[in-house]
Amino acid sequence: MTSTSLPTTARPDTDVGVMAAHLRVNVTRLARLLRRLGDTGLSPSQISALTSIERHGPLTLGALADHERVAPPSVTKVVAKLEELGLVERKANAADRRVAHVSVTPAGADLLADVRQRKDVWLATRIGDLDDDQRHRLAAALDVIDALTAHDPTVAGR
Amino acid sequence: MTSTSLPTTARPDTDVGVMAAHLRVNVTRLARLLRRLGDTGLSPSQISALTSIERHGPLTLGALADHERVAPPSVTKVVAKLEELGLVERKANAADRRVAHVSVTPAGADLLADVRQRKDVWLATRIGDLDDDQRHRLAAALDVIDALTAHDPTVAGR
DNA sequence: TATTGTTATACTCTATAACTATA
DNA sequence: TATAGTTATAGAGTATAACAATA
Repeated sequence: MTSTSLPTTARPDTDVGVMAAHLRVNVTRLARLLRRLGDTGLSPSQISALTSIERHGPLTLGALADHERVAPPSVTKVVAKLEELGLVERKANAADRRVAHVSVTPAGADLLADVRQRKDVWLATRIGDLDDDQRHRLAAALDVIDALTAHDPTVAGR
Repeated sequence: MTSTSLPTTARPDTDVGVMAAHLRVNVTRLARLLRRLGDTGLSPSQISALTSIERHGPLTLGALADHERVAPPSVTKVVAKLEELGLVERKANAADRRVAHVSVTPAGADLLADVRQRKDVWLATRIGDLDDDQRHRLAAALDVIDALTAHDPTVAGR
């Protein structure tokens, strides 16, 4: 199921099989480099939870567990740690006192912004090192990479 | 350090800061989707070790520990597990009997090939869903993404 | 009785320290 | 003595099961 078996286009530079393999390798490598730049001292589950809390606003612990696809006891511990670090805060629900809502503190938002900026600075430098032709071709393709991940039926939630 | 502070190009679609943030978001999301497709039942360290062993040929356990940036006892356990699963095999060094070399078995190579093919099929489908213009713009940019990760001075090893 | 979240406990993964066997 | 790898032990992280508080 590679270039020989896909009867779409004869030219190798638009053969979807060849393009897929090429894109997979490049995207995986670039993502790995970016991930390495994102070190914060937080564990993967902690940084992931913090990101979810920021993106999806105040969340109950149960909702956070669903977002993170993780068991309730795990979020209890992760949130306790993030709270201890001052990155998130809990607010009791007045109407139903079983429920707690967590949201990101300014310190938590700063941490996430710092990580993103570090990655963007690195990427901007790499992009700045490209020649004009390369930079224009990259600019012209950014929305296509958008399109590849948009409306994915296999990943409805999250 | 975003679009307003980088005095490179006035047009937003080639502003390196804007491009960097856009690319970061898209690459991260696409990589996450691909990673989710790569589930094998192996732990992250196991799949990573298997990949390193395949790529860098027969490796001593010490060399594998260096590649994986992991402590020696960890590779002992990871390799023992991969060997038990029939995915790698050990070969004693005849000249120095302290040393063991690990390499990928056909079953291990098959497993890695299957994972890659699963990802490539998914990506090829997404690319096939693009219109001709999008597909050509993506094809024209693939080597640029190559260029972004090539010769990275900050990641000399590995 | 049902639901939200916590505590108790166990398992996996990885680390450091101590050890075995070769050189 | 030095090196390659293993075994012993400990610390994170996450899971299931049992529990407490509230509805």
